[in-house]
Amino acid sequence: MSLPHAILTALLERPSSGLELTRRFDRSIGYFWSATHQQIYRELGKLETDGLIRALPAEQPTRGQKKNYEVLPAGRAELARWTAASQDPKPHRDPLLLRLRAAAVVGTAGLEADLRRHLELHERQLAEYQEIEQRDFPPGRDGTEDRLRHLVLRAGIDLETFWTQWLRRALADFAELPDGESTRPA
Amino acid sequence: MSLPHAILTALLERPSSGLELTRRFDRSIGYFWSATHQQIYRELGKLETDGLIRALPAEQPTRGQKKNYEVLPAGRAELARWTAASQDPKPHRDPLLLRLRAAAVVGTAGLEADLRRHLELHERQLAEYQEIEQRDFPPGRDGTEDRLRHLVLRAGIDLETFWTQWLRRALADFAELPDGESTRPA
DNA sequence: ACGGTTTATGCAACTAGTTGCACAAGGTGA
DNA sequence: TCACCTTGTGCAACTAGTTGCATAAACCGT
Repeated sequence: MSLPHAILTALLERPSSGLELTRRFDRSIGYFWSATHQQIYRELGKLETDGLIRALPAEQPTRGQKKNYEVLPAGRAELARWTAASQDPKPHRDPLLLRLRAAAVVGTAGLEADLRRHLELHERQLAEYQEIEQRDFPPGRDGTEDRLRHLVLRAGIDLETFWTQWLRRALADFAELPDGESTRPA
Repeated sequence: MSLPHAILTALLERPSSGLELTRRFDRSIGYFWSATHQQIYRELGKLETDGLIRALPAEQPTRGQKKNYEVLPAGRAELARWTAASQDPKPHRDPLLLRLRAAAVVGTAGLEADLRRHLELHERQLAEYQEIEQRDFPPGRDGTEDRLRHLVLRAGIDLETFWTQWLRRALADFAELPDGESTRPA
């Protein structure tokens, strides 16, 4: 149940409208907590009725009904509570690893191309993170907030590094396999 | 939509009853695709009505109604199709990274203890994987199935290695932070 | 001034996964 | 032998997230 807290965090960083939030979830926040605009609008509604956020009065009252939300004290308190509360790590679910395991019994046909595609996607993501690191975290700055945000970015970088390396190893292994068809033909 | 395929894979490796499957999902398969017994029973029912698996006739007809399932040709075909089909990687969702980002605005109070706990959990998991590697994948063996399964295990090992290292770095960073309370008091 | 695109907000239905409980059979100890 | 525990199976309700559509205003070219 993290979506409301992701939204509270985003709104504390900067009050935003639903659409702005959606955009921010496509970038920075979405790197470790993705959400669609429908989820966001629904959750904004809930958070508002729960009294954790409120819509800022618009400057132009009627023109395009964009609403900017800000976090209320109760919302900040709830976020602090949630952040400090102990949480168990959820078990992973990775379809790609599952497919590899399935390939061990039904054959590897077709899988290699997709591994290659995933490798490309992860390489692109890694490059993007590294750009952000160079742009936003030049050596020297070390406020507490920067430190924490940099730490989160490092997790992203290291994870993508893991995936690119693992996928390269997998592809190298595939190349040595006796044959791309089926290990146990039906 | 991977649960049915996880079950098909497991049943191809060895025909099992619902409870046996549940146990296997707690160990090897569950390392990258977890499922509860309720999910498994429900899915077994679906797979049977869809004609992808069937219950093996029991030796003792009435005694305790345990049912062993095996995969039918249609099931194997479906699994092969799914394994070969291209799939986009799903966006991650990681509450721990989210909490770190939240901590950048509401303060790090309470988080450190949970980071330590997570570190311990990941260390334990890593040790477990390494044991399995030593036990099941001694140097030398290299059938196709072994190679693929070893690859999957390596992913688990490398991921846990990443987490332990990252968490250690995070804790080291926390130790240097000006103060554990709040970076921006409300 | 009209038709098409973009921006912004939102509902409803669906899918996947989780939680909580129910029930029956068989074994175990007092 | 009866209360209790464990094993095995399963339903129902709930929560979280996704997909597909609906609506309306603003902007933009012709």
